[in-house]
Amino acid sequence: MAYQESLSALADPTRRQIFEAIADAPRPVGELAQSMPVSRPAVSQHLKVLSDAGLVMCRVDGARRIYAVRPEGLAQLRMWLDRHWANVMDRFAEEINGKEGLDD
Amino acid sequence: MAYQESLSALADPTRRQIFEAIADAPRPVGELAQSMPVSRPAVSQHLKVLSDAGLVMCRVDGARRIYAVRPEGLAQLRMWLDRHWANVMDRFAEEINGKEGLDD
DNA sequence: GCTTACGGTAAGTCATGGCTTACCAAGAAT
DNA sequence: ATTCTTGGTAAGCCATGACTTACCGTAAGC
Repeated sequence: MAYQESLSALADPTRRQIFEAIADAPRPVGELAQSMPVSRPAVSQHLKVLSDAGLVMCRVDGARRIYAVRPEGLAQLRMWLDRHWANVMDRFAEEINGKEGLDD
Repeated sequence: MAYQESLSALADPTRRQIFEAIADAPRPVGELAQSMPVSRPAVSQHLKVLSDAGLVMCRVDGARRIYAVRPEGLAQLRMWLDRHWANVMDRFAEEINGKEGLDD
């Protein structure tokens, strides 16, 4: 739900791989596990973490669960990034402009 | 250097706190450590991780080292995010539009 | 009904990494 | 030159978490 959990969730390489596969196209768990170097339960556990972070959601299709990226989750991350991006660019501009003290 | 290291680096709460403080304004190590619930060596170690990820850089000022965010590092992350953002929005649009197969 | 595919959960193992204290190098100050 | 500040590094401890196998529901197929 918060960008913090999203960052933690995306920190793990396997989980990032899963996320990117899902972002490319929604997929069922089994298909994900096949294209991954870890077991299916591991994939399930990763999906739970991604889900708790609000980054993915799943649609039930019979016995299958099709996982897809949740746009709002990504949006949270984007907002966080853009917020700091703005800050950093301000500092950067100050450096270039000689950074005269306008604190007085 | 890659977005992957950036994500791993920003996953840790303390490290994220350090990063955000630096994004707000460049700071020396000591000042960061004071405003943080961990020891100064811990801060140094976190700064090394952030630095290796290309997210921060430091300017030497006498005995001080002033750390600042490296815009290019943030840019890498932004590009990664935007790339997947585009994908996800495409999928989302397909869902809404009824997802007729235009694969033919 | 029974069996097979699909997938989430439990329990246990083991590596990663975040933290601490102790130590050391380099610059500033007197 | 000695002392104090600043901060990076080393060694060691311990919690977190990623992975495995085993198990259990549930839906589909025969």
